Amino acid sequence: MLQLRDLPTPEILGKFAERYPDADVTAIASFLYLLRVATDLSLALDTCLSKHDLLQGRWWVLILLMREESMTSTPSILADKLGVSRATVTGLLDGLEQSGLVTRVFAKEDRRSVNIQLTAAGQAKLDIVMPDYYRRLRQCMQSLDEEKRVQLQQLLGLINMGIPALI
Amino acid sequence: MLQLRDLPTPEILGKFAERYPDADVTAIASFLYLLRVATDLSLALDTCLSKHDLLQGRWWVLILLMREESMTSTPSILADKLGVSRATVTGLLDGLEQSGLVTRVFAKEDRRSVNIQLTAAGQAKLDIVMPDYYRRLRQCMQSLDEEKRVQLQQLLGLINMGIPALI
DNA sequence: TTGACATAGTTAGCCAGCTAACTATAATGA
DNA sequence: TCATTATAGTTAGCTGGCTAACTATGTCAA
Repeated sequence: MLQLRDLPTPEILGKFAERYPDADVTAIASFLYLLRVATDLSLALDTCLSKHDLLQGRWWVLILLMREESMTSTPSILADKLGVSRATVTGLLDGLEQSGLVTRVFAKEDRRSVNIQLTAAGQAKLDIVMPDYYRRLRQCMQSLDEEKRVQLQQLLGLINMGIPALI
Repeated sequence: MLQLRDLPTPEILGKFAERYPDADVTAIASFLYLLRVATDLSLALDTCLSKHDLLQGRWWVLILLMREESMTSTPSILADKLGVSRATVTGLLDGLEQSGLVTRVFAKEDRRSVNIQLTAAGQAKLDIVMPDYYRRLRQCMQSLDEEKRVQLQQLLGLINMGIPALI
């Protein structure tokens, strides 16, 4: 994400805008602040999860499994939903299986495939982690009322639509 | 950042809220969407920079040097401003020096220290990259007028203040 | 003034992503 | 039907972060 701690001051932005006339200083400031806050949120989430011996990747796997009626999925589907490579999922599952939170069950219908199942221990882990996470997140966001949350989502939607222009 | 592509639907959030009463569904949705959009922005930035053979870390080093009147800084100061370890800065500088974009100049006043200087080639690189970056960013953010940008910054400020509660 | 501590930078080795290449199995169409 | 192609999962090796340990130099107080 955005590691940069030292965001540009208005003076610095002005100096750069002088040399580079295309600079849109309020666009730059908003963009950088968005990345900054999101990065800090993600780091805070890491800290929260680390108290439960979890990292984001593995935690999301558990959540994706819990979303399923059958508590089951496959590595490829998980990779798609997680937005990581299948190779990465193999590693995540190795760790989770070692901790006893999921099991690999070889599929009968397609012998190439493996079903990944959330174990009772995995569910128990989520039953401890999720209330803690939800409680903290509620507190974190409590200064935004419903109206502000809707506003935020709308603004993010506008930015999201602009992303193709950045690529 | 947030790799997860498959954000929870309202139904899924509802299901989880049933099992975990602490869940605040609009808080969760706003939080995840913020991370999602920021991650996509960061990836788009990577793509933009990669067209100029740059990665975020090295690019920020060049910018931090250009911010200085003297076009010069030190590895420790860069590490602080970048928000990475000094060890990481060593690696970034190795790459930049190899490409001829910065030079290491051993300091006379403190023989432990090294001055990192932006070279003419480094400045020339920025003079190509920055206009492209600024042009794209302006386009990306063009659907937000000044009022919306101020609104966004205020909302982000509120969330930012809540982050300690998440840790 | 010199011994203890602090600071600057680098090196070594770890970790979680990645891509590319591989094995095994399934699906397809000539 | 069987050669080709596609798919599922894993492995190997790369990358850019990290921490911890190291060298060299500077600072400070007894």
